[in-house]
Amino acid sequence: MALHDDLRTIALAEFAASGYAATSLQRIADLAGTSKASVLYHFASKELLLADIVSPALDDMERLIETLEHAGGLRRSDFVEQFVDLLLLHREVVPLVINQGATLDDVPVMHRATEIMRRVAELFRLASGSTMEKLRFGVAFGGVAYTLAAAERLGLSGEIPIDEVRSALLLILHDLLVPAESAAH
Amino acid sequence: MALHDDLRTIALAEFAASGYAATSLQRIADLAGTSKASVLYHFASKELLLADIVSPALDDMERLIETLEHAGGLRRSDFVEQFVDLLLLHREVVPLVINQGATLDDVPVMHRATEIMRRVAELFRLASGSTMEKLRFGVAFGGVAYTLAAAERLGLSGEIPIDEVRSALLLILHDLLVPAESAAH
DNA sequence: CACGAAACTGACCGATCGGCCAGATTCTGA
DNA sequence: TCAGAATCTGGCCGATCGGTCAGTTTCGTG
Repeated sequence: MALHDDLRTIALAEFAASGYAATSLQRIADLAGTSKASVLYHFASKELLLADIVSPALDDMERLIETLEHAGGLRRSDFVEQFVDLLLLHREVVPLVINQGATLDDVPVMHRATEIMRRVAELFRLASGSTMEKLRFGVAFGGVAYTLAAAERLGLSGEIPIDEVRSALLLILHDLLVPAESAAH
Repeated sequence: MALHDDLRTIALAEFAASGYAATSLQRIADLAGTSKASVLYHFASKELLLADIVSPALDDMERLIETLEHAGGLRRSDFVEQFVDLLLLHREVVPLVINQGATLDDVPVMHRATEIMRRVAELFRLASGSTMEKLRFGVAFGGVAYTLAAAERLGLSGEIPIDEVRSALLLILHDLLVPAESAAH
């Protein structure tokens, strides 16, 4: 069971860093100190390995969405806080979905990810919103995802404590999303 | 010369939509109604095709950065406006660099793109900024780039006139970036 | 018309990919 | 102890990739 988890961890890191297509099963096997055939013993295929990695995050996100959909009126500020917590909890998976979702939408699990993001957008009733509102949504969530993904690559990260990141992201998202709820801008 | 430009256009669209690695020269050739060997006649290699597509945008961006670096004091509001205009001008290239830059940093032209983004970050003196300021920068530019890239995929786009996008993005970026310049938050 | 340059093509190459399989090895519990 | 399940491996397969090359067709121009 140890190797099984190691493979998940290693594959996630490699998929996020180098891309799904560019990461071969052989490389994952090498990093884990095993053979390619062994990887395919634990995960029936490369796509199922990806699904195994991404699905838990999608499950959590779907659960949050459904809770809010059945809660009648949606308070954006509530959603934002829980949403940020989920993003931080699965912060390694987020860039994988964001950056490579479009490329991999023929892979079922990534198609599901795209569908979930669409539902988040609908939750904010963005289809009927103004251009300004649509763009605020895009900048907010795209921006958060990108920041989680690429800040380190640009040398902007250092070792920022995660609580600090959390509160800063909450402020930024709140500024971008919540004002549009009540106040006419 | 017509085919040469067609190949650039087709390849850009495919690279952005499906990813560089996932787009084969054969597919580009098919879409252009020619042969793979013909593509490699016009562009010596797949990497050079990518470079040919991305370089003009990088040149423009580098020119803007150098102008501002030699201008002494930087006024963020000036930079933001010119920056947004460049992003919109090259709006097909932006998602290519943003979404696949990390994956392809072994390709010289993409490494150059990453370097340019790092210089933009330095222009904003983000290395010495607070966590809040760093994250604002990440959210702002990542968000804009992601919005240009993926808004359509999530069905948020419709046919928004580009002037409207421009002014909305300017407002959002201004809110995110410029206040930090003078006012202590 | 002629001739060199430019444009184009089909066939082929080595490398790498995901996946399969027969068999070897290790683990586990009656 | 030992049989069966779980785990692991090397070798192989077909497909596809980027790239090369010899040779053909098309084009521009004197």
